[in-house]
Amino acid sequence: MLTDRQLLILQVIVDDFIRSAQPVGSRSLSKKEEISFSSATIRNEMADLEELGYIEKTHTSSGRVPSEKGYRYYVDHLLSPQALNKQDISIIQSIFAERIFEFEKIIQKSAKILSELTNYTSIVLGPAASFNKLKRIQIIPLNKESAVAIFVTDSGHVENRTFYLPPSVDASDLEKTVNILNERLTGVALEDLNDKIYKEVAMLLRQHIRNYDLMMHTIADSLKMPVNEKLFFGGKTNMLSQPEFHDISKIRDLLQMIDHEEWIYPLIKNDSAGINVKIGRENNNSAMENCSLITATYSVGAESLGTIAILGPTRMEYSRVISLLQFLSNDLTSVLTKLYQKY
Amino acid sequence: MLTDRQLLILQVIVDDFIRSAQPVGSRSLSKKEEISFSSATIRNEMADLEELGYIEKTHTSSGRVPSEKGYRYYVDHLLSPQALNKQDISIIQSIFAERIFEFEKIIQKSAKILSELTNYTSIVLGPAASFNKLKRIQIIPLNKESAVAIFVTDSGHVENRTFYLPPSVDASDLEKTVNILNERLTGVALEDLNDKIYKEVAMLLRQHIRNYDLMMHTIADSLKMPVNEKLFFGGKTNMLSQPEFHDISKIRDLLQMIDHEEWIYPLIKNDSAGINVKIGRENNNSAMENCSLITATYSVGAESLGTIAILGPTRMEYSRVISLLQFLSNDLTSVLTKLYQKY
DNA sequence: TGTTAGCACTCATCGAAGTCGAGTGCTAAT
DNA sequence: ATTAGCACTCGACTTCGATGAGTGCTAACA
Repeated sequence: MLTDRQLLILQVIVDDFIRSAQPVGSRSLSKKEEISFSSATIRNEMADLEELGYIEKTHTSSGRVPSEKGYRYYVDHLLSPQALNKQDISIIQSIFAERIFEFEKIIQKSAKILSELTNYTSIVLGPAASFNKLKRIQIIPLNKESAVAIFVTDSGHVENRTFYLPPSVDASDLEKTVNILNERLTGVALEDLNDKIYKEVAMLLRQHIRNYDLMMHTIADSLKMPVNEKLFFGGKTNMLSQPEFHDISKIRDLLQMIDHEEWIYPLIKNDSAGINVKIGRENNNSAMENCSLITATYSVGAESLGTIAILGPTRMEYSRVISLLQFLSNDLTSVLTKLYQKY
Repeated sequence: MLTDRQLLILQVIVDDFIRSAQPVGSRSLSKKEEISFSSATIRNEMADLEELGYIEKTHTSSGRVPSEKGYRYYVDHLLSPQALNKQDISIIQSIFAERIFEFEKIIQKSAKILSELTNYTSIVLGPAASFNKLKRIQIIPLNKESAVAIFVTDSGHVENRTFYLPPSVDASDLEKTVNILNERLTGVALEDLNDKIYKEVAMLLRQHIRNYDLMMHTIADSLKMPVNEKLFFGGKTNMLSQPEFHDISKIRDLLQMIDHEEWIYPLIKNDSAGINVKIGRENNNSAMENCSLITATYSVGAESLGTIAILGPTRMEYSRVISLLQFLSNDLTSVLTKLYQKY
């Protein structure tokens, strides 16, 4: 495999390029403290590294730039885990300074602060509400034709759906229905509601309500709409300041992708727990060619709840970003766990 | 004032520049059908128009470009009201094709379609919920320390607030409170709730509930957070395709502004009813220097409810955009009026 | 045998100089 | 009042050479 000296050179090249965004030449490398051999030697080593695919030239006589493979190796083996400085830590902790009612607020603030600390774009996937347990259902008729159903979970999350009332249903039917639903469904996870309604509640409704099936379908239907995890962004325009995005068409592709939430989900979801780094084309997305995405999950107990992510150029400060995400996701997890534990 | 010939020339210049984004020269003008005099004559007239401030040169020997004053005059006096084509009309009407429960859906779809039809950025200010009437309040305790208050309006809009319970309050207190609130506040506009609570409900609560004041403040406080009208956007990245925004720094300013909702409100609010056109610096915003903003209000009956707007370059297809907004706002108004009339 | 100095070569970047063409303003003739 | 004609301007584009940071290769060296 690679010799120690090659590793050293690779590391310094990546570090330098991350800092300067300029191709790194042998002469400037040889002047670095860490490096004690001549530029000619470095040139030889660099030729080898290039042949192995870790670095590239932008043109025949240019300095070297890390390739995706180079970044990959750097992230996997050469990253010097960098301690966060105290200021960063206190800024992150300020997220939790206020008394907290709603995750959304925390999540939103997290996204904002992450993007400000890094100058990259942050993406935060809000906590999945789907396994929250139902606390209470209310149905409030608006007029003869429609009513709004309100679902409150044990975590204080509120979902509501407006639906048309079947013509035959009257107020007392509604009341009975609500009672039955509350009796049977309290404590059930949102994602299981639909199932449970058909399996357990249908029978009961049949006994008490005329036209129970219409009613039931209506309610069950209104629950089918996914309780989608919300996405929050911070620093959407930060990428505009990155030198690799001087090209308008690249910017456009990227911003277009950011503005389509449905395209973001597949990027940041279904990663394994913990920190994940996807570099350039590893994201399987043409708009992300020059971008890396670092994700971290946060959780309650063992259950992974959501994701925080940083989107930056491949030339990203991996070490710092990873530390930040690590730290924030830990904090999120512990705060949320404390919060959930109450219920 | 301006002679007919000058008006003609101004109009053709603006039309041509809107189409081509290129400065318009005397020679190319003289070749137009509408124009029957020579390029030299046009040059003389253009010199006059320039002196009067309606057109500008980009450099000494360039063609002419409309100034803000020129656009203003064009919009105020020269605009040929353009009939919408049938396709546009049917696309707009597709917004209302589905059965409608929630304004938000309509509004969102409106924003999307407006931006697609125009290739500019659309901004839609959702209907103000503040004058909706309260239909029902529910308070649902989550645990010993906190509860969530739910406010349902006659239009089916649901607001919820989580709050800490004063320690001395128990379940029966809550129930009584809710009853009193519902009795007294049903039918009151959201914006009047806070007032009404202190003026009318306080007394009643005092009679029935221990520590009524703590409870009351808590609830009233939770209502103080503004029931903010939501903003919806369409085509945020469309401006990236406009040739006047080849400059990254301009783009950044603009996109940054679009991403700060709080900066958008002052731009599109407190305009008089109907169509409003703000050109360039009329928007009082440095990021909008090369942009125009066209807004239209939609309403229920006489009450103006919200705003739809198109943000484009000053070189915008004023005629078409105005027609589109006019048409859509009319449709929105009539659909919403029908909807509201029910209650 | 690994390291290094030296050298020829490559290529992006920059500025100067030149050409082209679309445009203008002005003047004089119609 | 209109227009043809002409000198002039200036941005856009091209060419050219100089500069300098970088490379690869070779030969000398420890």
